[in-house]
Amino acid sequence: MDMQALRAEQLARAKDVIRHDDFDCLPPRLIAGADVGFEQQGEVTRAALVILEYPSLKLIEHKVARIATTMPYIPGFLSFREYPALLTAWQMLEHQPDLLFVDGHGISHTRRLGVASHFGLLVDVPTIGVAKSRLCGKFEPLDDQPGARQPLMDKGEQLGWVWRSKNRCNPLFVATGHRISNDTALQWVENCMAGYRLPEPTRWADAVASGRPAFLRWQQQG
DNA sequence: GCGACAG
DNA sequence: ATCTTGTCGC
Repeated sequence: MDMQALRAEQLARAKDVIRHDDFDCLPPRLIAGADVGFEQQGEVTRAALVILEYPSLKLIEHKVARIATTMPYIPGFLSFREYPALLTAWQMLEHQPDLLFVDGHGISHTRRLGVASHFGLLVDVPTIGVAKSRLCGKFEPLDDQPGARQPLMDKGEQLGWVWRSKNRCNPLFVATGHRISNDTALQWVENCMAGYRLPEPTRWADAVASGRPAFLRWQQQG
């Protein structure tokens, strides 16, 4: 693969990312969560999309797509590996979400185009990037109490927020994906918490993508 | 040159 | 990401 071409594509697409609030429906009635996993030693890419109702945060739809993996994991180029499967799952959805949570960075990316921004642009829906570890940028140490936050800075600009969602847990990296500001993104992540480290849309997408106990229980009942 | 490096 | 059980601490 031509890394220089992919790098150029990232720089070009990053210019189209909208970093301010641009909602069609506020407050959002349906919120989606997206996550990607792998099977068969990485040969198969598995994308999960879930739809939650707001403010109940109840799961009302879930879809899983499996396609052949086309690219290896290379830091900084994650979106090219994951978006094909995500798009496939997206086309299976019966509901259209007003807001989307993607597991991974948004503009908090070396070239400002993490998977949340790339996928958000493709589906053109307000999108938030929620990552579990740092890719780039610097931040001051966080206080211990939940709710503590620090701006994630890189080259003089704020790329997002480092936010402690839960006591004794590592912080989350929340940032603009597309059509939402960093501040509003963090606000909606806060609105979607239910006592766990991850916000509900991300947590459910992860549970569905990985066949976790919580999802299996839900599937038996419903 | 060296270290860092989402999922 | 994935391979995988118990275990320590609140």
